[in-house]
Amino acid sequence: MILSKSCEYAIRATVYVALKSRKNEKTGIIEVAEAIGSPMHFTGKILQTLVRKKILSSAKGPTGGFYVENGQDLFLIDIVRAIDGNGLFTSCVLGLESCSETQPCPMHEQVKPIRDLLMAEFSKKPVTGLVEEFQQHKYFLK
Amino acid sequence: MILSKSCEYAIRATVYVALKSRKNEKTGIIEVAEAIGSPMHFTGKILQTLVRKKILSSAKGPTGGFYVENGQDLFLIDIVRAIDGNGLFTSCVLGLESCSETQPCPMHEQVKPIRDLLMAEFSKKPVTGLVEEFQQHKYFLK
DNA sequence: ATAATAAAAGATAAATTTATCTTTTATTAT
DNA sequence: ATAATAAAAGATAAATTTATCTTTTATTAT
Repeated sequence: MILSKSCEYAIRATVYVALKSRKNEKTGIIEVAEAIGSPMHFTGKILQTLVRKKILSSAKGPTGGFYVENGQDLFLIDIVRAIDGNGLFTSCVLGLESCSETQPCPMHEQVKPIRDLLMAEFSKKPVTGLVEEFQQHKYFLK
Repeated sequence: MILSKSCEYAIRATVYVALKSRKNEKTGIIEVAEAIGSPMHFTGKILQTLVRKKILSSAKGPTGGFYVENGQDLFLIDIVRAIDGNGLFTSCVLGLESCSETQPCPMHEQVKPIRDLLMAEFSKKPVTGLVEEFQQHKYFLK
């Protein structure tokens, strides 16, 4: 596990909502959960966090649902940060509080560039890219 | 978090036990836990797993304790595998069951080499290296 | 104004990981 | 044989993550 299960759901949910938003459609929790194979209530919680963190937007009421704002420039890293925070990229792989750049643990030098690589890959993956590949049936969301 | 907390403890415990083994000394749970700053009973559990997985050896009784067998060629990856398994290197970063080499998710191609890099770094780090750096006070274990 | 809809929020529960406690088993020294 | 020691094993508890349920709030359509 690199990412938490919540984060995995969040990514897939965002892709699905973004795809629907291209057709100017808002998506409800039930449909999102069904689409990504996750528990409905829990998905609702995650979607709420994404709204709070400005990744997604939402509307209440009979014409409500979740959507991506037009012109929103989202990258995979934004979702990862919104749900899991920065721990993946910053905490010591040996679990040492004292580990830092100035006082590195024995694996710091080897692991840091790998983490930076991972962050770089997440940072350059636009959500629109994930949406397009999904639309072309290159992968599923469950 | 790349590794679980249990795994972080396991690595540090192994380093400490290995250092003591160089002086032909066995180490008890209480001392290990104190040295690595972890809860004693939980540390005992982790050490037991390490024994079961043949990373460490143990002896009961008044002269008992944990130790590393002479000639044991340990690498960081051995500990990681013993405690956390292979999930870190194999499961899909988007959490998709259907993701595989033949049916890759959109991040598969970017993430797989990074994971392989990580596995490679863990695979080439001997525990003896970690022990030596610890002995030279290059880092602490808590 | 009311009813229906859907998100938001709060509460509760289950599963999992981490942590703590107690008893049993094995070994050594006397 | 007995006492002491330390790991091993099993049980229990607490913390955290994942999952489920209920109520409240906000919005639209009638």
